[in-house]
This record gives sequence, structure tokens and C-alpha cells, in this order.
Amino acid sequence: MERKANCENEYAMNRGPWSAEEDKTLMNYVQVHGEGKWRELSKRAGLKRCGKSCRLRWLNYLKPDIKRGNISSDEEDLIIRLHKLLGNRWSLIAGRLPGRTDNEIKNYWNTYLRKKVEHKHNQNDVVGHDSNIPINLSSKNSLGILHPTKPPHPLMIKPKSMRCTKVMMPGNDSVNTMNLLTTTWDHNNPSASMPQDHHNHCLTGVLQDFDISDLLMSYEDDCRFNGYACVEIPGHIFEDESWRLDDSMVEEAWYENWKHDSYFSQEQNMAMSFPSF
DNA sequence: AACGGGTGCAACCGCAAACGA
DNA sequence: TTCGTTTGCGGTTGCACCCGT
Repeated sequence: MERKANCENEYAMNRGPWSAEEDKTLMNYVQVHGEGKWRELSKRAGLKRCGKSCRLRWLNYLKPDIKRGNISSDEEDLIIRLHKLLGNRWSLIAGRLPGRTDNEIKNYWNTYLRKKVEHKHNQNDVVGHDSNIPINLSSKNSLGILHPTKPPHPLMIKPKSMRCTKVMMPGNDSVNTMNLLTTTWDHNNPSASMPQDHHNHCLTGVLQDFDISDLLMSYEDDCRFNGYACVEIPGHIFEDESWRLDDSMVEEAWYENWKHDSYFSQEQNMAMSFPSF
């Protein structure tokens, strides 16, 4: 199928793979004049490409800090977890993987990881996974990732419908505060239970239905989030903020790093953008 | 060697949000 | 506030390459 031309002066534009000459031209221009104003950049640099195409080429291929080479098992593991948390929010996921682009992660997921995860789930189904068995008692999260050394935290025994009700994530504001994302879970009307930030903006679908044990397993495995989580167990709603897991965790040596360690630099944490507040 | 199906990935498309005059 | 432009995002496409027959 022939692709429909879409850019400005569409029929005068080059399309398809970029030549080495075009790459060189774009690279030189961006190094001198910087990124942005892509349409203008394209004209000024003398590239017969639309602005959009220039931007994409730069961001996905030419930008100097792009990491080349295979995705490591650590990166793969992180992608799987983040995808479980965020869904197809490729740019958010890429934001937690320095040097990787959203396009690369999306392609990697679609061509390889999705099948791998589906295969793993199918295997779990075959051996008769019982969803009522607390997964943390077997030191596995729901992705089947083994937890090699740490015994389960007392609060991480998972009731069947335990939900994440409050999460504090590193903020993206300039004063290094934590954004409080909250939701109250109405068991009679689950669809009305949307996570909200302190401006009462909904974060539909971000935390709702998210399995708290996966979130916490991610925390304690590698401390990639500097966040706090509150949980609600049906029939026992913890109104008191003192039940924040971080407070109870830090009393135990196993979890002492949970709150303080940061896998990413502060700068990267600040850059983390959670869906449109 | 030729062919055809499968795979990986760069590039494109359409839409929406953000921006700025 | 409005409206045109720019930027960013996620889904999709098409082509080159690989591999088995």
C-alpha cells in the first residue's frame, strides 16, 4: 500500500529511509542551532524532509545520548514491570530507561516481549495458578519473577482484591516535593474509583486495578521509585496515614533502603512525568 | 538458486495537547 | 479567548533481511 503524503509541500519531500548525507546535514544543523522549530529547521538546513520527519530522525536515531545495542535483561525486566504499571505509555516507559527511545521500546515490546509475557502467563495457567494464594508467599510477583532472598513483608500478604489506594511519586515540580496521588476504592462502584492528585485531577487507569504487590515488589527489588504506597484491604480501610508502608518498612533492616535508595538520579526523578495532571 | 513466510525496526500517520501571537 | 502552529504520542505500515524448503 502506498503511503499517503502528509507533510507540508508533500510532493517535493523525500520519503523513506534517510541517507547518510541527510543524517549528516541534520546532525550538523542541530549541533549548531539546537533542537526545536523542526519545520523551520528543515527548510533552513536544506533538507527535503518535513519537520516531523526531522524530529523523529533526530530523536530516534541521531541524538548523541541514544544507547545502541541489545536491551539487557535488567532493562527488559524493567520494561515488563513498567508496562504492567503504565500500559502502552511508551514515552513514560522510555523515560525510565536512559538512552532508549519510546519507538525502540515499543518495537521491542511488540516483536518480542509481548509474546514472552503472554507465554509466561500461559505457562502459569497450565500449572494451575491459584489467584487466592498470596503471591508473595512464594516470593514471586504476578509476572512470575522470582524474588531470590527476601522473605515476604508482613503487609505484603495479598488478599484477593487488595488495591493500591494511595501512592506518592516523585514530583515533577521544581521544589522536590512528592505528588500525592490518591484514590478511594468504592467496592460498590469500582468504575468511580479513580486515582486523583492533590488538584483532584483524575489519573484514570494509571493506578486503578494495579496490583499493589507488583508495585511493592518493584520497589524492594531495585528501588526504582522513591515513592510511598498505601493499601486498602477490603473491610479494613486504613484511614490513618501512619499506615503508610514506608513507615512500617523502615523499621526492618530488609526494607531500610526501600525509602532512601534511588535507582535514578534526582534530575531524572524530576523529569519523570506522570500522566497529565 | 529461487521462493515465500516470518521478523525486526525505521518511518509514517493521525490525533491531541501545548504553545504562542 | 481564539485560532493557527508546533510538538509529542501511540498505532500502523512497509521494506530489508533471515531462514527454511
